[in-house]
Amino acid sequence: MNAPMTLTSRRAMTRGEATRDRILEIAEASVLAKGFSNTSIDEIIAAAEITKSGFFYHFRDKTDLAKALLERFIHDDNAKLDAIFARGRDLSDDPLHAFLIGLKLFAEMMAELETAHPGCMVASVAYHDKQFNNEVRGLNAAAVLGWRRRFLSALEEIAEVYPPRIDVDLSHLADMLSALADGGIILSRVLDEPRLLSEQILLYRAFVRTIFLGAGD
Amino acid sequence: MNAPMTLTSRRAMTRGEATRDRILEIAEASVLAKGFSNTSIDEIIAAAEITKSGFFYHFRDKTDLAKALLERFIHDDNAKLDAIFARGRDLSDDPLHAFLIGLKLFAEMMAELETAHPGCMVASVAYHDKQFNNEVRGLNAAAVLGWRRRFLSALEEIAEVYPPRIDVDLSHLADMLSALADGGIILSRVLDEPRLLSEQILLYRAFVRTIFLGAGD
DNA sequence: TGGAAAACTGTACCATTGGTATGGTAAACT
DNA sequence: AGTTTACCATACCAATGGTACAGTTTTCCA
Repeated sequence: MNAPMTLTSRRAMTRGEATRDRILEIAEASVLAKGFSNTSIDEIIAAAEITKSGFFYHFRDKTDLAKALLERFIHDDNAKLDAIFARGRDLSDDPLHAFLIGLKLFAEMMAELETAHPGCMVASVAYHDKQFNNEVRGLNAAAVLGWRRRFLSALEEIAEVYPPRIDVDLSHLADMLSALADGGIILSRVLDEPRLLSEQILLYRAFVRTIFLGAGD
Repeated sequence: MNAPMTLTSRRAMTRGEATRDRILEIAEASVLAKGFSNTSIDEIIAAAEITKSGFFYHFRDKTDLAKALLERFIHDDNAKLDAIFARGRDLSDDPLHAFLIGLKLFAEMMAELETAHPGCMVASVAYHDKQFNNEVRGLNAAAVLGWRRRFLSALEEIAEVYPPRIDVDLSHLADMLSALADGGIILSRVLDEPRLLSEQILLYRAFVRTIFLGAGD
């Protein structure tokens, strides 16, 4: 596949890469604050101190920018989730408790972001839908399927050790976390209650706990 | 307050009301299919067979249209939820079982809409955010608070009869259904899995059941 | 039945936005 | 030194949201 390209890569950024990165940074902030269609190219190029020609040198069109933003977001998101659940496994050898710790860390992370936490880019794109080409929608779907796979494998590992006390489909249970995260962000925004999201994650945690440990303990 | 205005109101529609309604119907279909910013006024007036002046006679601007769409959606949504949970109470005197029946009917309704079910208008608006004025955002928040109140009162009624087996905050549990509905719609859309939403509702149902009945039964 | 209010039409115009075209130039690599 | 990379400058275009304003038809009501 591709050569590994980490954030700590030795090679310095070329001028072009630096500019492209600056555009993405500016665009991301604006998209998360105001939404994609409310972020104009003129605004971006003014902030990045380049011309329109410069912008279109880096991106074919606005959809291409959306694609790049989404790729960036998914990459960062995966890195964060990796770190969180790896930390969980660090702190406990038991798959259930490792997952429960991961969920708690996840909830804490969401709480820390407080107001104006980055609305989930995936949801933002999902609601524009037809505006974006299949490539972008495919990326989006791949990201969601990645979450499903990630959470499902954790849940399956748990189920081997702790036979579920109630009959639930584990892949639905995996999707539930994604759904709660996206839905929780929406409710947080609409109600201006930043803590709502982490409360929902913790409620999910209680559900998982009950499924594998029962209501008693 | 206002005089009661039901769908079965005797008074015939005036010409103006009929036109306004036609505009809203056309706009709603387009917004649910393509998103708000992707629905042009030109497109709407062509379908409604009126002129631009005609459109702006009924709506101050596009945001005013969004507000009207949201009001309409919230009204219809409340009517549907009322019907579903009333039916649940019809079929069982027990508050828990009435709620569980309501949830099942809710899931069935969501499943019937199959592909291209109406994406939640509230979420659609939430992701445009800054684009809309405070009035619209207030409406949005009121709708969500309405759901919370509705589900919370049902849950409290249940908790009086069935002491919860696990310690959960009931208002968080009420919000969970809203979050799952919105999040489920997003996942359904992104993955093109129309059944996902109703599966999530049923999973929520299993959670509620476990909280009040325990894992045993 | 006539006059006022409601519900439009028609035309013209404007700013913003996404996007294209084209030709030129400075910086970086080789 | 020459090529490629990374832009700038200018001009232009169509779609879209919106305004202005004068005129016309429909409807209602006294």
